This record gives sequence, C-alpha cells and structure tokens, in this order.
Amino acid sequence: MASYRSELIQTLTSRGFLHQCTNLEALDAKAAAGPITGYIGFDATADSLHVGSLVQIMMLRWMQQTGHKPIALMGGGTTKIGDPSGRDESRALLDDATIASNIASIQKVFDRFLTFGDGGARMVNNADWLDGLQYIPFLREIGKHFTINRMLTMDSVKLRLEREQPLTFLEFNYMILQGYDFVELYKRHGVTLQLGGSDQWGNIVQGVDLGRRIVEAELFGFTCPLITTSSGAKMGKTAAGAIWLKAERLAPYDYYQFWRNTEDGDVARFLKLFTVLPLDDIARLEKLEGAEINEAKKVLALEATTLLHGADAAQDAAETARKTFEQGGIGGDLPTIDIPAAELKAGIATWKLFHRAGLAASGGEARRLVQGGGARLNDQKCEDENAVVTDAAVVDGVIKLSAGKKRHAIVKVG
RNA sequence: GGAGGGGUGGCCGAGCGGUCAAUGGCAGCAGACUGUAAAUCUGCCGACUUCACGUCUACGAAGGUUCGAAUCCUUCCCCCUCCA
Repeated sequence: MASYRSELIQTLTSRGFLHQCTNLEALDAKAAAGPITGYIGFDATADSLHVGSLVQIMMLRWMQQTGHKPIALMGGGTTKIGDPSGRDESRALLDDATIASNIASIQKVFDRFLTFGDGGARMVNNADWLDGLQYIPFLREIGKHFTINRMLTMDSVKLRLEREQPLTFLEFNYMILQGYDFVELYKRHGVTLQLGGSDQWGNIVQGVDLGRRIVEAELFGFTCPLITTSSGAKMGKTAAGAIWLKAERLAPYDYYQFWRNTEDGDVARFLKLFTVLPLDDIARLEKLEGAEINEAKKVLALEATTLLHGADAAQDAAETARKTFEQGGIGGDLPTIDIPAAELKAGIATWKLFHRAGLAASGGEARRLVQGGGARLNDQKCEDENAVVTDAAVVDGVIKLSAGKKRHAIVKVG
C-alpha cells in the first residue's frame, strides 16, 4: 500500500475506506498542509440512521480524529426531493415537521461519534439555503453550468432510463442541488471535501465541477466502497429487521449480536471500517482461523457496540451473549416480558407464551414454530404447542424461552 | 388526442370460470450439519381460532353476470410503449 503524507488519507486508505477520489495526491498534500473541512450528506427520511450509514459516519469520525473538521449535512431540503440513485421508484415525500424531528433524532447518533461545538464538528441543514431558493435566479446562476447531455450520462439517471423506469423532473434536479450544496458549504464554511458512498460519485463530481466554474476553487470528492457481506448480501438485515443506530429502535444487545454474527470473510474488513482498533491489533486478529475467528468476532462486536452505545452497554451485551450462548444460561439483556403470577398459575398454552414473548409475530406463527421443532422452554424442546405452561416451569423466578438458537426471551413472574 | 400492453401475496413473476390462500424464484423463519460463520439439504412462510379438506380477508377500485370469478362484462383510477 502506498504511503501518504497526511494522517487523514493514510488512515482512510489503509483502513479500506477509499473507493474513488477526484485527486488523491492533491487532497493528500492539502490535508498534510493544514486542517480541511469535509462533509457528508445524510437523508432525513427516518428518525434514525442504520448501519448502512455507519461507514460514512466513521469517515467523519476519522476526519476529526486526524485533526480536520467534519460537517454532517442533513438533507432537510433534499429529502423533500429524494435521491434517485440506486432505486427504481420514487420515494414518498415527507413534510417539514417530520423531517425536522428526524433531524433532531439523528443528531443524537452523531453525538456518539463526533465532538460538536467550537471548532469541532458541526451539523448543518441544507434546507437553510434550499428552501429560500428562487427558481429563475437559480436557473440563471447554477442551472447554466449543467448540461443535460452530461446529466444523462450519470449512472443514477442512465440506469433509470435503461430500465424504463420513470424518473421525474423533481428527482432529476437532485444532483444539481447536491452540487449546489457543495458550493454553498464552501462559501459558508470553507468546505473543500465531500465524502460519500460510491453511489454518490456522480453527484459529488457535479459539485466539484460546479465549484471550479463558479467559485474557482478546487474541491475534492472521496467515496468509499459500497459495503456488502462477502456472500454478496446488502449489509444491515437481520432477524430483527434493519440495524438501527438508535437504542430505542434496536437494543444494544441486538446490535452486539449483529456484529457477533458477521460472516467469516468480513471480519477483518469490518474491524478496519467499523472499529477504531489499531491496524496492528487487527492484523493479529486477522490471522485467526476456523473456530478461533469467533474471538475476532467478539472483539468486533464489543468495539463496534462500545462506539455506538458506550462501554457499559457493550459490556452488558457481551456478558449477556456469553451467558446465553457459552453457558446456555440467561443474560440480563435478553428481552423480557412480565406475566402475573396468578395468570401463570392458571396456566398458559405454550404457543400463546411464545407469541406474547415476541418470539412469534402471530399465534399461528408461534404454533408453527413449535411444530417445526424450533421452540424451547428452559432449553427443553417443546413438542406440543397446546401444552399448558404453569408456574411449575418457573426456575429462579423466570422462564427462558428460545426460538431457534439465537433468539431468546425471558418471562418474569410478577 | 389515437393505438396497444399492464396493475396478483415483502419483492419478482405464473395463473386466465370451479380442486386457488393462488405454480415458481428471491427474501424471511425453523431443523440438520457447524464455530452464535458461510455453503448445502429439509420443513414453514395471509390472519384467526376448537389446527381441521374450518372461518375471515386477499389478486388496482366499485358494480354486474354466474350455483361458483384472480380469471367473463361494465365503469373508474393508476402505470408503460408507440403514434400525433
């Protein structure tokens, strides 16, 4: 691997963040010469980001760690349009109030990774300049720098057209606005670098070009690879659904388990991207083989969870996982439901119990779970979904329910 | 405005008067094998209940024909392609 003068570029490249860069040598020189300001745009379509955004967040984090200024740009304005990149269908448009509350909520996730405040990271909202835009002046000042010819060659547009999927004029404008964002951030905050996922390349380059034309500045673009698992699946799906970065949406224990269950082939790559462990340590973990890879996965899970939820929550999650999986016991972080003692004394059908514990979405699903042999009560396989469970099953005040090997729940009698 | 094609379960995509809750693929869940991995094989995969060839809801929407419709007819909504 080539060596770079700036700590920033050295770090990003050696940890696997580089996919494409508009001018890596010049950017490296500039970053070595002094602090630069870079940004990444984020959607405000949900009240939390998920792991799909984590690579980007980590890039901002490394910027700050290596002495530069990161800006998280919330797409309060562009969210009203919807990026056509990578999708065949237009997105639902959100109203202002929803977008505002989403942004407030997402801010809390960034607080985990970045230090905001004087001279530190900042969060800005492009609605600040997009909302007040005047159509005709905008067309005259910005629109004249974009050619339709060029825009039609952009992958995001080309793919849509090739697949004969409609692309509205509204969405067609997205790349112009994103380019405009870059220039506006340059003017307002001296931003000279935009980072993003590889799918943002086209949009980023438009901004770099626009900057050269209207403010005569050399702006830089830097993209990271699209993160997929080594078996080719998009990252971020699991039993519980999307992997959210917000504890209210996904418990720290489940977040830990997500990383704990990483595929073998991804462990080293993920350690570099999603933890802040020194590369030397990662190199050691990388050498593990066979079942020993599990040790590396535990490190990955612990480190990643610590970054997001803090050391205490991560330790608790790790401890729960250890008790549950390595000792077949019960960990404190497992999902828990309360059942009144009197109700349990009267008896509850097995399938109902699994349904109530949240291990099955419906009564029928709970029955099928038992019939399929996937249900266990206190680690004993349940044979009959109609069998009645009473307080006789209570051990140390609780009943442990399991659906498959990985999903467990605790019934507390109270 | 004219001509043609189409809207089916989370997605893709068959079905074109009954035996259709609807073939198949993907995704998901579970079992076996393992290392809380991958791959592979097997089962499940609308909801509800007294788990059964039972009830309900479903094939863009609303009506109609029929003993019976996702399948036929009418009207409406939406999408795509070509022509003007």
